[in-house]
Amino acid sequence: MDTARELFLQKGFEATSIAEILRESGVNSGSLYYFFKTKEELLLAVLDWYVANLYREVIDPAVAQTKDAIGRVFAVLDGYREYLTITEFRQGCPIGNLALEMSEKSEAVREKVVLNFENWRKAIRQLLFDAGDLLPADVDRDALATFVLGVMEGGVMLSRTYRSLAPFQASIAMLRAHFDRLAAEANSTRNRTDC
Amino acid sequence: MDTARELFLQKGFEATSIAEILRESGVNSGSLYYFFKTKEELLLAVLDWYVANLYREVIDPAVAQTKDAIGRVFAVLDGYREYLTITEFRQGCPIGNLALEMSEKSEAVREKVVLNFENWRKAIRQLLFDAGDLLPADVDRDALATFVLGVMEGGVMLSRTYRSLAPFQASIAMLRAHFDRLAAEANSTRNRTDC
DNA sequence: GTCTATAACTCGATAGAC
DNA sequence: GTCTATCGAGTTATAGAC
Repeated sequence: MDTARELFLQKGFEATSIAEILRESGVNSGSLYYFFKTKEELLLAVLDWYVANLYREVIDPAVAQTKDAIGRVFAVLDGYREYLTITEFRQGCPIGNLALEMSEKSEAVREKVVLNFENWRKAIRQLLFDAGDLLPADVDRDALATFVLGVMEGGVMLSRTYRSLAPFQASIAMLRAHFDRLAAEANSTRNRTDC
Repeated sequence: MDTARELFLQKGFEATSIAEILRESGVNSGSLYYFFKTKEELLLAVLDWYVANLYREVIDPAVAQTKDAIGRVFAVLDGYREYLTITEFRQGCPIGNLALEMSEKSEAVREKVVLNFENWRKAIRQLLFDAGDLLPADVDRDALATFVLGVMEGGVMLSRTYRSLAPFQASIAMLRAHFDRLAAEANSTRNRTDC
């Protein structure tokens, strides 16, 4: 399953053949099909793994970097920047690929992809709630978390296509500019109540 | 080629078989291969079509809707909202799908996808320049255009996966909030120089 | 639980008549 | 330029011995 996860990530689901998974992992056909009845079941197991490991792999390392809640959101995004860089833009978000490839083909896969996105989005939303009055009170944290996820996925898509960090960097810089303005607004409101 | 374009859009490149294109279009194998030496060449022709038809299909209708430059940007995005809705979230941006699916598999396709993104991005960038002092002078129009593209692609990806307009709407609403703040800042700067 | 061999099928692409 | 027939390779999945 680890081999399958890596190959699905590198090449997508359809483009990865069972034969290749068997060859890379040194497993034989009969053994794989003893545990996973179909190739799709193997993918579902991989998607479960991503849900189970989001915090360990993505959120916790970012949270450990800084005590600032907003800073933690950008630390998460910085993790993706780093990942794009070390893979030379060959790999991005493991879920985003599968989202567009598989949503129309398998309802079970689509639902597990939604589960992954919701998992990620809720983690970011929690950080945004943790930010408290560093953000204006009337800002919709839920929608903002969706926005952050969308900006990340869009930026990763563009940088993978361009084979350049520039689009991702530009997107994150604009997102940062937005958060700076939100923070400034929250700050001026706080000062006003201080008077 | 029209049939191929629709099928590639609906199901992706790999998932669309030549046999299906032939069946749907009523064309015979020999005829297709007389014009396109490979399936990939057929895709490249489709991608050329998208470059050639961006303005006619996407930009011009949005420009016709309003004289406000920023409004035109959001009219373009609204076109994608409408498209998501009428296809019941089954189809999004034709290029975004192919970007993630094909970037690793064919350098020629990747380059044509980049061409499509650049085409789109430049159109948006022009609108942002047209906005003149409705945006703060120090805002990087180029990066902002990339941001708009990324937000659109990310929002489309999420809405297709969730089978709901909500993520796209939330993303566009947050983007709108950002533009509103930029416009407010530009406005206060203009007023200051008026004094 | 794991092995090898292969069934059953679909794929992109081609040959050669017309 | 278009037709039909088909090649050869690759696909997922299974059968049946161990």
